[in-house]
Amino acid sequence: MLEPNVVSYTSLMAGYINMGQPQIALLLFQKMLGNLVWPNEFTFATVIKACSMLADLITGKQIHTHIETFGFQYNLVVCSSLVDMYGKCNDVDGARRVFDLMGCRNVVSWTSIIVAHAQNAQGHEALEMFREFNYQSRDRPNQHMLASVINACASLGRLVSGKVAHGVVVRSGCEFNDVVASALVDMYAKCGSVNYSDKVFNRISNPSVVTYTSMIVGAAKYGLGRFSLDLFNEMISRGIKPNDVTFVGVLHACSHSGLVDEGIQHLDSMYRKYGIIPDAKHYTCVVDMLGRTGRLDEAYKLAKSIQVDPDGGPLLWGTLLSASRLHGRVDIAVEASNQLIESNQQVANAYVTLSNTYALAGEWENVHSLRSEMKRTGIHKEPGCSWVEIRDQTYAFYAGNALFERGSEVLSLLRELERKMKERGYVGGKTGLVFVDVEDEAREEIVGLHSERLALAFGLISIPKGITIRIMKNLRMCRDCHDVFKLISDIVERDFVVRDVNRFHHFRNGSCSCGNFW
DNA sequence: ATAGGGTTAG
Repeated sequence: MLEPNVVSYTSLMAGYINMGQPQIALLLFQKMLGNLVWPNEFTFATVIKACSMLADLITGKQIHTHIETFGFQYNLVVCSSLVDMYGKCNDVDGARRVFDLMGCRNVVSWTSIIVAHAQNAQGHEALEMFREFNYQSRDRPNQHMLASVINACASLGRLVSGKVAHGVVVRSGCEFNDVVASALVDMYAKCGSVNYSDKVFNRISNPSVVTYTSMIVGAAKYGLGRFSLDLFNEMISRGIKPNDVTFVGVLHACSHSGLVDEGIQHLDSMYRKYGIIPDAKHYTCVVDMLGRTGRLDEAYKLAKSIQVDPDGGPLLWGTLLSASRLHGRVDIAVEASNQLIESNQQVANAYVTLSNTYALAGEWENVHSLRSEMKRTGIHKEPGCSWVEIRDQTYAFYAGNALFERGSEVLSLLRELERKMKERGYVGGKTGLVFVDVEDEAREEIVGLHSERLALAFGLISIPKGITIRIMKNLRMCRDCHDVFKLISDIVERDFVVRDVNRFHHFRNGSCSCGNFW
């Protein structure tokens, strides 16, 4: 074209973006301005998307300035793209500033701000924005928004909110959407209910590689390594190509179920069979796999040989460090913590874990000198904690602290569990957190027992099935809601669902007002 | 010619 106009330039830029080359789109934008062709709202939405793909905040801000000089700062699509760009560049405040100034918002702009919060470790704010959307907007949430909301629930470990979102998914008719299903599978696994993950997964007739990967990772977290590997084989036999994340899941599964030889075989087959070149994250899984079973020298040798970027290094050395602690290998623990301290990342973790390794080896002088050095230099580690969510209450647990409500009951329960697990072949402590010589069935029983008994201790599963039915008969639901209720009941257990439906459904004058789920 | 969603190792 002798004189390409704004449409030709923008089309070409969009083409490069679709082909995954946002950098070239930005060069074209420069060239366009040089040729005195003036951009419009289509152009700006396109170049801002290029910036979000590159997570290039500096260029993004420059173009934001252009947008204001050209007067497009009130355009809905341009603003939505800006909100997304700031979010992808980890500038949540920037995203929020643009969003708050928007005069008009739609589902896309709300989704963008929810994602901006959810992907930057602000799950509570993400859920708050979803609540605000339902309150302010006349629009219904769609599959994009719900997938993001479920993602926020997953990152917070909020099972009840996740189930409510699941209810909205069913009502909105997007429960068989592949992205939504993947988010649900992941959410249930992260919220402690992998059996629900499985139920959701089994309802999807053509799961994608991501859906399979979510389920593989979910099963792996629960020590169901054999199940993860079966899923992987099933996926391959259905002709679905695995990706790099799938192999992280498979290696993770092998690592956490003590399947070292199979793990190594999978690593070898990655490139040979599927053309995926293993990178630092895969080798880190293998370091973990070797380290967990006590093959520390091999793990160390492998760790030293891996080329890592600044993000991967801390994860790699942190992995080796915790394996060293597990097996009391002071020599390697020192090396690994030095690597962490030098990279100036996870320094507090390095100090504490090294100190614990010394303690395990009985080298108390080293323990004390490390601890006093931490005090002197002001290095403080935030203690980790676990929590369960029951109705509207969150109960948090810290190591060594049984001073919470009904703490002594939970402690004696855990002691009994530990005894039973040992009876069945669980080996704790120095030999690593791997189930040894336990049949899959027995393992499932142990895991099942664990969550169920813990829940019982807090009265979580206190509603007998019979009462559930009585409650159902007393409810008056419209046909639509009743159908939805039955659908959800198929997926998750009844006694949980009744409570959720009750809580978020308002029944007035004996009729069902189903407009407000949240 | 334009904006939004899911899986990732310690």
